[in-house]
Amino acid sequence: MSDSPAGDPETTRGDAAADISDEDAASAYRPTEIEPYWQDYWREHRTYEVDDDDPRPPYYVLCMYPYPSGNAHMGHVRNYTFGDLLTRYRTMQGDAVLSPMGFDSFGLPAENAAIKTGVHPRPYTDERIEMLRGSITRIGGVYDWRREVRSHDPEYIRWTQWIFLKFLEAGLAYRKAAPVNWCPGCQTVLANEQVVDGACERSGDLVERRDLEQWYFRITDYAQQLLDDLEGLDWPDRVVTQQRNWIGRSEGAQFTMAVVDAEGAGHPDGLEFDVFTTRPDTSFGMTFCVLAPEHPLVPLLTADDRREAVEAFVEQARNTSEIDRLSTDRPVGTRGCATGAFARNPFTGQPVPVYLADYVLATYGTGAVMAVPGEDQRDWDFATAFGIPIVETVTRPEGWEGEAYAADGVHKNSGFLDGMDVPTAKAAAIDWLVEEGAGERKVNFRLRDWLLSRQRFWGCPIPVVYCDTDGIVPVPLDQLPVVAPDDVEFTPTGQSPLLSSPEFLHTTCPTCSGPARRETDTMDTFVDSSWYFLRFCDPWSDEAPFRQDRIERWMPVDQYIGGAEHAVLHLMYARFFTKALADLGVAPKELREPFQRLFTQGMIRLAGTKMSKSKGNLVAPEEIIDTLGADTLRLAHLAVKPPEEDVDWEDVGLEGCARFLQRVWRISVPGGEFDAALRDGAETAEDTALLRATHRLVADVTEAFDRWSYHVAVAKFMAYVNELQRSLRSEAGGHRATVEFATDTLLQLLAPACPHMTAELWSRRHDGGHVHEVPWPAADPAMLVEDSVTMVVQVAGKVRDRIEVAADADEATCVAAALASEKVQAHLDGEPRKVIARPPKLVNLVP
RNA sequence: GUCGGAGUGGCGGAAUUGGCAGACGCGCCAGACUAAGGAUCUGGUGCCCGCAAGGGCGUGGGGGUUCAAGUCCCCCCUCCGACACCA
Repeated sequence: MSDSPAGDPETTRGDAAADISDEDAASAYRPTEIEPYWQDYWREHRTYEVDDDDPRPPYYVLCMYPYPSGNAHMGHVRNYTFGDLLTRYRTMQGDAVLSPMGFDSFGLPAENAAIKTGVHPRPYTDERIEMLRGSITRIGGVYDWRREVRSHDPEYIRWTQWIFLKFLEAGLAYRKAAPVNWCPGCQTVLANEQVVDGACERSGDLVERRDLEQWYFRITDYAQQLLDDLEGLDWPDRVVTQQRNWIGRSEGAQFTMAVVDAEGAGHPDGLEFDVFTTRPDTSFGMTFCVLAPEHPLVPLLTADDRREAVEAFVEQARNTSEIDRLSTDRPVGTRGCATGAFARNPFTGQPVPVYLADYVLATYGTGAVMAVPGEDQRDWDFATAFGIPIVETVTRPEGWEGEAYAADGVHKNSGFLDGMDVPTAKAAAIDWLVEEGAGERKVNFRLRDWLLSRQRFWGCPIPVVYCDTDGIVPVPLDQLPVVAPDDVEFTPTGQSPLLSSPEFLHTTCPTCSGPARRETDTMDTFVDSSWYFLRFCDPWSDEAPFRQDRIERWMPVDQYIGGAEHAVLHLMYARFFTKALADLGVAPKELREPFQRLFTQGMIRLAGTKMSKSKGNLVAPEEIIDTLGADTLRLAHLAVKPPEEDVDWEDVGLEGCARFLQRVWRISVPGGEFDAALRDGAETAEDTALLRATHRLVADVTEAFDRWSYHVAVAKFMAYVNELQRSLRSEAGGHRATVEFATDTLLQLLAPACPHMTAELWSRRHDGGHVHEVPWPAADPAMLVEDSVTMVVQVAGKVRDRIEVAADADEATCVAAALASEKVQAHLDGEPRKVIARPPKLVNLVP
């Protein structure tokens, strides 16, 4: 290893190394000198590139590809440390590990920068990709860079557009006019998933409602599958629950209500509307019903003497912001309005008044509900405010003092349902509706179709044209990709900047060759990230987005790693894409889920708040890498906390980890402080103990890595090194073969976590060998069994003594040893009344 | 409000099945080396009483099961997260 830079005394020293200047220069640990060497080595030797015909078992590790924001921040470091550890660990275990990296390179930050500076987003983005790639490399992350994917690459755009056209052809992409969420800050529409508490998930601006025609993906076709297939996933409960809530399945009945007058006579125009309910069993208690203010029937059924009030109310609802409409604090009396119309309850045949209320959502169910104040608290409040009668249909338990009663009970005042419990009555009510032809069993989902168009420039163009003759015409596949031009006006106008490029806008219709206009909206960037993990399997494919056999080889992703903030965004969309692509025959039919195991790591906080560029409270990873080195930084991230938990930067113990690595270095570097004292010959008991401890470490670390208890693994390492050091210093220790085995094993186990220093040390110890190419060690089970153990002796459950006994000691021996103890006898007044023995670990004597 | 998750020294946390609570690290204290120490090394460090030996208490609070509870059961408190007019 003559070309290792750490052996070169001419190289400038890092700050951290300055203090060990009294030691031999060649034997000092100088992370800043060895790390770049090994990073170059892994790249040049293609150590972590993996081919599709690799005979080893495939294993796909993936960290969510990052938005290229420039140099890596601590969140990236944490994320990629876990991913990189897994890549190296599984490789040492003999797998062909696919570990690709790419960049989610479309999006608003680059476009906002363009608005500010006038620089086109493309060079801005490319520059930041290079910065981030450099950072990731300096962390020590290793990837198969041949497979790199960038959302804004024309080749990638081509296939994103190709998939969109497939979806369009299959009816999974469609255009419709609907009320949509508009973010005034981002100057674009948003998907439902991107609105949190009435505000834009990105910018925090309150969203406005606009009626616009937009592009949608029919994700609701997959609602049931998206719900059902959550079962088989090895994902955090939190994320699964969030998806389940978001999909929001509810079972019930839908039935038709005829509009009538107060006497029950039908409406001259035969008006009727449907209502959805999860409690059809309570229908006999319906004393009114409620339409959403946006319900199309409102102007038609409103009585003349109520028209003015209704119009005013509808106007008020329109002008109330989403956030206010969702607020539960507003008095119920101001939230509704009588229409003067009536509708017939099919169960009783009686007319009930029709109201409007702003809490009934036009977008859920049928936009109309039946109201049963006796069994629904909201309806109770509304009825009380508007003086509407309340009928109880479920018998309350003894001593019940609440208002609306939502739990199980025996039905009353409910005609043919009387005497039934709630589940029975539900089924009976639905059966009756079906028999009468008045309604049906119905399942509703909260999930809405995915609004994908964005009025922005820096995204994937939607590949369709509008022709006066032929309408919406897809761009032919051989004309893809449709790439955004350079001559655009970025200043936000509320319309896509692409409109400002006449060259882009005006085109000819692929069908009739007449003049046509291009779609100027781009796709949500979540479209790009919904299939990138598939492209990684076959980034070279040029006849399809990917070839099926490559997908079959690598997919699904064995371990996906990223932030939990994508629970209902990326992680839902990617599942939808995978299922849709499989059903369209683009991906293998059997591929139902993209990510088998998901790990969501915690956030990094500083002084209690999230670290972010906008808060200006970043701790730059680069500064730490430039002083203490990447291995120390990685180890500190692993050690600080369980990986899934949020981390306060203050708790990250860099010093302890730096000290630990220095210690490992001194123990294992050839010519280090203990070398001279090593002896050959027979093993002592001390040596055997070290050998046992080493096997124990192999078992413990392997298990900790497998359960992602990295902080525990680091603790085991530290405890072991303390033990090793103690053994080396002791008179009886220092047997050469044992120590060499111990040290080599330590370096192997540490290699996934601290790749640079272990590579350097291994290379020096083994004549240029490579620790990451050595198979992962296995513990000898025989060495894990101790021949003597410390037995705990309790008196009345309190520990009174500890006695060494043989590991195979029987009950009689253990009890005899326990009774022989003076300390035990001092607490024992005569013979014990009861003896519980768990040989050889414990004896409990009860006086 | 509903549903999850959690609560262990000064701090982060460990304890896989009910069986030695506090591994390991940080911090702190003492010592060694030293011209010096914000380097390195060694030892100590849950709380209370005690010179010590030793003893008592101790995993958010209260009750219970058990020879034995951080771990299991019931009630309560606090914190975090998700959902929150979805009919």
